[in-house]
Formats: sequence, C-alpha cells, structure tokens
Amino acid sequence: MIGFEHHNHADCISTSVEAADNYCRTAGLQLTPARRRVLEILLGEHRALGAYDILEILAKNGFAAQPPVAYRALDFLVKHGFAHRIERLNAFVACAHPGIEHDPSFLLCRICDAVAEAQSDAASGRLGKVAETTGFKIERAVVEAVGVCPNCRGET
Amino acid sequence: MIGFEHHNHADCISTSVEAADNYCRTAGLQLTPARRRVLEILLGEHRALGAYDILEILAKNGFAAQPPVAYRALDFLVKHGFAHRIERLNAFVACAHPGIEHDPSFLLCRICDAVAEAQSDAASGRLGKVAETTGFKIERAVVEAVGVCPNCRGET
DNA sequence: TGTTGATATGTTATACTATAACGATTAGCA
DNA sequence: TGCTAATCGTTATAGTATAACATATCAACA
Repeated sequence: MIGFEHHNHADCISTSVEAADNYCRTAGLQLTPARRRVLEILLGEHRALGAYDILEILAKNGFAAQPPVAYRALDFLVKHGFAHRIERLNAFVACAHPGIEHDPSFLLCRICDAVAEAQSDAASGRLGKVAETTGFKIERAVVEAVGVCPNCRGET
Repeated sequence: MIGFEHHNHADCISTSVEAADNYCRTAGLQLTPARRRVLEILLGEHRALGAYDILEILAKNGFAAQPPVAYRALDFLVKHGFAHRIERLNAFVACAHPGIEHDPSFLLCRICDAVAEAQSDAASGRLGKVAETTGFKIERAVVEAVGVCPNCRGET
C-alpha cells in the first residue's frame, strides 16, 4: 500500500502519467493538457487536494481559473479510474492502483491529512451478506477510515 | 436492518424520540425543541435529508430559518449518535440503532435515494489487517455502498 | 473537400453546503 | 442568588459544485 512511506516522487509521477497516457491512447481517450496537469498535481502529493487547491495551481500554470476547468478534469480522471474522490474531505487523490478494477478504501490521517489507499472487501463481508439478504444490489462500496497514521502516532 | 420494508412510521418515530428523550435525561443532555423536531423529521423519512431540506421544514414549524439552526441541531444529533451524516450525499439520516456504539454502514439506492443502515466489519477485515501492518490506527470506519434497492430492482 | 457529430474548452452566472462570530438568553447547579 | 456553561438568534461570509451556452477542435466519412 502506497501512502505513508517515503519514496521517489519524480519517478512515481512520471511513470504513472506515462501509464495513463498509454491507457488513454489505447482506449481512445484524450489526456488533454489540463487533465494531464491535474493528474500530475495529484500525483505530486500523497494527500487529498480540494478542487479549488487544484484550480489555484492550474491558474499559476496558465490555465483558465474558472471552477469548471478543475472539475471537468477531475471528473474525467475519476471516471476513468486515475483518481478517486474522497467524500469525507470533499477532495481528490490520485489512484494508487490505476488500471485495476477496484472499490477504493482509504485510511485518512486526521492529524496530517495524509491519505493511503488500500483494498478492502467490504462488499463481500458482513455488509455484502446483509445486502444479499435484503435484495439490495451493491454496485460500488467505498470505505473511508479515519484515524492516525504511523508518522503522527510517533510524534504525539 | 431497517430501511426498505414498510412499517408503522408513527410508532417508529414516537418510540425512537422517547428513547432519545430518556437517554438525554439520563446523560444530562438537552433535547431541546429544535433538536427534538429535527430528530422527528429525520425519523419521518427513511432517506437522507439535506440540512437545507430540514431547515425549510423547521421554518414552516415556526423555528428561525437561518442555517445554523439546522446545523446545530444536526451536529448535536450526530455527536450523540441519534443520527448519522452521509458524506456522499451531504445529508443526514436518523440512526437505526441508537444507543449502540457502532461504525455505521449504508446502502444507498441511487434511484429512489432510500437509505438503509447496516452493520459492517470493515475495520476488522482486510482493511483492518492492512492498517495494522502499516501502523495506522483506525478510529472510525464508515462504508457507503451505492446500488439499487429491492423496490427499485422490481420496478425497472 | 467539406460536412457532420462527438468531444472538449471558455466563460458567466448561480446554486448548494457549511461555518465564523458575537451578543442575548436560558438551564443547571454551587 | 449568582455563577458558569450551554444554547439560541442573527448577520455575514466561506467553501464546494454545477447549469448553461457559445466556441473550438478533431476524427470519420460521404
């Protein structure tokens, strides 16, 4: 699980962007400049960024500074699995396992706002059983866990 | 699990409000008129209501129509476990198991907006293991599953 | 080549969600 | 009674997100 360890960001970013690039080419999607830049921005942080944070950075990069510019790019990235939206934070984060079909789960540090993405099996556990019994058909299940990350635990 | 079945609302509401009333008296909390009315409103629907939906109803009931009136009551209800906030919908729902300490899980119908609350074991399953390995301490874990409820499945 | 249709962008305006701040009031209790 | 904390009334503003419409780009294809 990516998230709380230190690692080489520059590599991490360029590799991921390149992967997205290839995927889009294959799938007939357009990774336009704004979309690519937003993906780079998200990859540059292992924490969630609000749409307006991103918008601000885009503006400094010569893009238009209207909210739809950021929201459209984010919608694209989320729709195609390059990023996830974190409901609890009204914010967005780059996907840690792009290309793999998955329901994301997040570990959110309430102290430093770091975000780690993990896999969970919520839909197949107890919740899945309840849903099955009731006749509810689960299409997506996201888990957002709030707590304290290893770095912040050490520092208290 | 309460949620998708038909049942007697009037009983359901008065019983729950009474329970909240008793709990508050015991715990030294004030279930003031606005708080009580908001709880009743939430119990009257088995779906999530936005703060401004509630505010509108409060206004018709003679309460002040400023946002803080609704938010304060909702904060109180959520804090003490009488209601939950559903992040995905920016909305609130009455708790289906008040008095019991629990991390709520929700089944959200994307067609009719019905909400059912269930128990899950997200924090003790795969996600819990990952967290443990990493050193992340989970304090709360909420699951929000989107899908189609039994009633809407029948009607397609 | 020129038309067409789908996709993406620029831009303005507005809707929706939530909280800060401060003074007035009330409840519970020493 | 008088103190203290909790609650409420009110104004203002911050933060998040989308509607709507005009323009532009580009690939497919007659």
